[in-house]
Amino acid sequence: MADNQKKLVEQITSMDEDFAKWYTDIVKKADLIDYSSVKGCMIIRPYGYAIWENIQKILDARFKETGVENVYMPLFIPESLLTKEKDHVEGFAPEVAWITYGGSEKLAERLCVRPTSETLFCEHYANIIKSYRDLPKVYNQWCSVVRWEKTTRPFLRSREFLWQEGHTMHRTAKEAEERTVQMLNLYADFFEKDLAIPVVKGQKTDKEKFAGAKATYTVEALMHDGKALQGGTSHNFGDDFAKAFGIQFLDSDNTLKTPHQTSWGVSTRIIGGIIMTHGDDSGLVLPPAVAPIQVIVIPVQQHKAGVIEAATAIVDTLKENGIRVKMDDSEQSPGWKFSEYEMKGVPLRIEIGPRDIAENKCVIVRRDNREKSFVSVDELVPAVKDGLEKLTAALYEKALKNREQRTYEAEDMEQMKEISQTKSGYIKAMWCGSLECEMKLKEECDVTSRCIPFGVKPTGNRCVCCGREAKKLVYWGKAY
RNA sequence: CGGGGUGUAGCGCAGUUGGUAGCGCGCUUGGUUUGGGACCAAGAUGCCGCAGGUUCGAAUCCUGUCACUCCGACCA
Repeated sequence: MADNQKKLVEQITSMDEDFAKWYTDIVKKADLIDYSSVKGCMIIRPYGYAIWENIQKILDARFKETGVENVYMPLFIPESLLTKEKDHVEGFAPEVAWITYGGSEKLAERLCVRPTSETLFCEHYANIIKSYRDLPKVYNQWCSVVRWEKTTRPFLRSREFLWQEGHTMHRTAKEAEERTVQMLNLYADFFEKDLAIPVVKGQKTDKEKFAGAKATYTVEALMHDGKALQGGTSHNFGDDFAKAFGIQFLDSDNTLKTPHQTSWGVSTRIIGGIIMTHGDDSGLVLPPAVAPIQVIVIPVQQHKAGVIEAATAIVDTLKENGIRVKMDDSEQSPGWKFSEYEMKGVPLRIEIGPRDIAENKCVIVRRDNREKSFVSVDELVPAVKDGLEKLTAALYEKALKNREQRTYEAEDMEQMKEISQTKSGYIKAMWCGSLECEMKLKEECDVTSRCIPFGVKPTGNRCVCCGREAKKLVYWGKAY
């Protein structure tokens, strides 16, 4: 036992000792990724990709319920197109990758590899939107984008990453705003119900908002170590892009009008969020909704008569009931398998051996707390479904508790400095709305504004920084 | 982009004053095992990150370069 414990400890770094190291250990040891020979680009391995596929499946279905249609836009954007909207190009220019040669011939105009596709969608929309009857357009694409980041980390910041980007055009400003909020709420619901990650919904300050957007809404999650992660964003562009790209439609009153635009997206970064929210010192812990394997069945003393048959029967029963289940009847020892699937974050484990078979039972073990329950094979399906639900709820509660314990309040700069230096988490503080104060907080307290939360009551009426009148409450913190 | 660390077998590492590479785990084969990372025996695996240079001789010294990683700066 002592030796086993030792080996377990050697497997990965303790998360409270070195969270960054723990994280990189997990992504490798749980077989999520491998590094490639190009800096900042990662190979997403089958187990990691399967998580993304599940995320896609759930989100895509939810999108389509709201009228979203999927499309595919080109990978390349001509420079002249990228530079049409001033704020946008200024925001992205420093991190775009350029194509300058086609074969051995130098291109007349260089092409950038899309860092995001607003400009491509706009060009296309200009061609297909003529009448109010062509609106709204609610398109989305699943693709990869490239941003030439200097510092990279698996899932959290890579040079190429997978995401979805929705781009919509609306007849009125009101309708665009409604869509922006609708998608924000959709993301929030997905995070909380499916990923078991509590989020703060709110608006980004001007400094933090998307390049070219009028307003950026965000769902913010707090990681185990108290650093914030932006989970998903929904932007209202107003009609600035539409004007820059000359998109106009003839309205029912026979006047030419400019449509209003939104965009919204989540990326493979949320896999990083899942790891850092739910993981522990034994490895990954996956929320059942996106876990590639929800139940791992481990036969014990599998060479003995009837064991494999009993395990196979369990697998078949669960499969018939829509559970993603796998049996591991490899030659490894049971103990090895226990550790392996804990590392991979499989929510439930079922052990079945001669002792259980004699009593028509099996053992169900929960990944999060290792709680064992002995269940009659006849009650297996409800027990597994119940176990998965309870685990999801427990993950959510644990993450929420972490966030609550790590949410602080500051009234003045002294408190702000004290908290930011000694704690890690959200700091609630009032803000006057000036860029100067935002910059000063960054400079002196090393915190940035995460969001102006919706539905959270003000903690005072004076700016934490300058002391002037303040109406906005801001969550401040350090972000990934 | 600045500062630190690391590149040697699939993984983790050792390699002394320069003399042509080793350990543990894993892998293969056979056998015994199996309820928390089993054991015995026999094997296989190396462009010492890459490119130059110094030298009779380089994993080792020098220069450059690439990648990973951490801390900043920048950035969704």
